[in-house]
This record gives sequence, structure tokens and C-alpha cells, in this order.
Amino acid sequence: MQDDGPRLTPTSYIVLGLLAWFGDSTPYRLKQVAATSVGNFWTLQHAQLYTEPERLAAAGYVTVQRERGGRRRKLYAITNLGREALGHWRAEPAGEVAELRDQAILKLFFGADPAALGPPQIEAHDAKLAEYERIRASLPDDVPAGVRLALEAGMDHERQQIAWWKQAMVAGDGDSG
Amino acid sequence: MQDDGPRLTPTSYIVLGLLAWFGDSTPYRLKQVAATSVGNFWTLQHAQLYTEPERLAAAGYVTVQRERGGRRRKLYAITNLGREALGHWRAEPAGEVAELRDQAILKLFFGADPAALGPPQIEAHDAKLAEYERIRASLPDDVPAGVRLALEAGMDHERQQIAWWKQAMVAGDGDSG
DNA sequence: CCTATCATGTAATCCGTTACATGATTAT
DNA sequence: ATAATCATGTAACGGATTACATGATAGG
Repeated sequence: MQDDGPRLTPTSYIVLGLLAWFGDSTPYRLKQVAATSVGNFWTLQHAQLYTEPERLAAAGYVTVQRERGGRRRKLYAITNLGREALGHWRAEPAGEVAELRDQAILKLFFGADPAALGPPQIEAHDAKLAEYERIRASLPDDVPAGVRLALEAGMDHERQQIAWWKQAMVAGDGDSG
Repeated sequence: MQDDGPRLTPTSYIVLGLLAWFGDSTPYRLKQVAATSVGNFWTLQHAQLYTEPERLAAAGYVTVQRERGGRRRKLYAITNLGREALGHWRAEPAGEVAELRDQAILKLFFGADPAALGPPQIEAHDAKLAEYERIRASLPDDVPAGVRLALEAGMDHERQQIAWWKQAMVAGDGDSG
């Protein structure tokens, strides 16, 4: 029954989840696997992948082991406590729904011109969608179902954004109807 | 050409935007107008509406004036510099597209069961959509176009989320075809 | 009058970002 | 060998969240 320490954030669960999934890892490896997986819809600063495991270690959710020779780099491993925490988080319903927090919408809200804002938005969402499509095409068959689902959620979202911006651009000028 | 001071964040522009729109305000008033407008898709902590104007004042984007009598509360007003900054921000295209950063998707990604996660998500998104619909019904005719657009962006997003989760729930168990 | 809630603000903490710094590997 | 890049980490800073605190107003 040790000190809870600071609370677990989404960042914490990403680290725990990656450690559970890919096994013991150094921060650099975490960075690599994050970049090609969860990083597609939830990016982390590389420094976080060094500091967050340290926080988790202090609270007993992971263990550290430092190499003796050479680079003396740190290898992190998830503990039973960590697995438990991950399991609980995964099983609980997500609290509130995520907010949009889209700066482009914020700009619109405060009077930006949709005809000016739209094209770069559409282009960016298109690019993101294309990237998702590439990833999906290269996904091995045995990839966990949730990974594929998350990817498809992203694709669906991008498609919706593209459609919405296209519609918003034309709705702004004519207003016929 | 004075000191730039700290950089302007979305929070800064929300404060500037509200001051430009609703005129000189106390933090509490900002809190109120934020809650019923931009707060629907970008919430702020109430403390931010006390500290952020202070930061902006230090950099010359707003001015403060303290009441002489009674509560001695602070009244903030946007300056020309502030209006200029707001105008530039509004005119520039938004940088990167906003990330999903949806904890529910994160849970899916790490193996949560969509059949368990789905219903509360759908319920929450339904509630949010209903709220948006109520707001839109009560919107005065002369409301700025961007406000209505932002609201509709939110509604469209909620509808997409609802549809996606419904589909994700059934796709998980049968997998027929 | 007392209590609850509204209004107003400051302080402490924590996390995320940015910047700095340096030890290994690889390429030329 | 030297330069460039990869790998690894720490430190400083700033902004957001949380907690604290108190003065006004309204309701009982």
C-alpha cells in the first residue's frame, strides 16, 4: 500500500500500454513504437517518454534497470501493479467525451472566413486520411482489433472533416435556400 | 516595438476574442460568456480567465482598470495591439490539423471492448448533440455567422461519432462479411 | 441572523514543451 | 578522420489544473 504518487494521465497509460504490448523497452524504443502506432492520433513529446516512465517507476507501475556497460541506458518493464492499473483504465468507460479543441473551428467562431480557412484544412485532412490509408494497407493481419478500430475511427473522422469543410465553404457565399 | 512577452496561445485568443466581441469585461463575466459560447467546444478553467488577462495586460494586448470602491474588481479592455493580434491570428490558416486525442479511442487502441465502451460514448455524444440543438434553436437571428458555423461543426462531429460507435459495436461481434 | 451560494481572486503543484547537451554510429 | 545523424538523457520554463481563501448577496 505505497504512496499513490501523482495521478495517472493519458500519457501514463500510453507508456503502460506500450510496455505491456511490446515488452520491456528503453525510452527510445518507446518513442519509435509510439511514432508508428498511437502517435497517429495522440502524439507525445520525446522528452515525455523519458520523464513519464521515471514518474511511473517512482509510483511502482514500472521498474527500471540500467545497463552496466556501454551506454548505461534505462530499460523499463511494466509491473503487476502497472498491468492492473492499465486493465482498470481500459475497462472503465471514458469519462466525458473529448472536446473538439480545433483551432480552425475557434477561428471560425471568432469570425474567420471559411472560404480562406477551408482549403488548407481540406488539404491537411486529405493528407492525414491518405496516411491512414497507407498505414492500413500495410497492417499485418494479426494486428490487434483495437488498433485497426482506432485507425478506422481516425479515417472516419478525417472523412467527416473533409466533407464538412467542403460544405462550409460553399454554404458561406451563396446562402441560396 | 515593446517586449513580445510570453507567446499567445489559443487561450489568449479566446480572451481577446471575447473582449472584442462582448466589450470590456471582468474575469467573472468572461467566465459567463465563455461558458455559453466558446465553452461548448473549448472549455477553460475559471482560474485561466483570471490569469490569462493578466498575462495579456503585461504584454500590452489588454488594459486593466480596477474599481475604486466596493469589490475593487478588475475590468479588462482589449487594446489596438490586441485587436491587431486577434485579426492576424484569425486570418492565418490554422497550422496542423487538430488531433483526435480521444481517450475512448485510446482505450480501444489498447484493447478495450467496443461493446462495453460504445454505449456510454453514444449516450454522451447524444447528449452533447441534443445540447447543441437546444442552443441552435435559441440562437438569435443576428448571431455572427461563425458562431453558427462552429455550432454546426460540432453537431456534425457529434453525429459522426454516434454513427461510428454504433457501427463499431456491431462490427466487433458478428464479423459477417 | 445564519447559511449557502455566488463572485472574485491568489497560490501551489504538476505536466507538457522547449532547449540544451553529449555519447554512439554510420557514411564519406 | 570528420561530419552528420541517431540515440539518450537532463534542465528550465510556462501554462493549465487544482486547491485555497475570502468578500458579497440572497434565502431561510
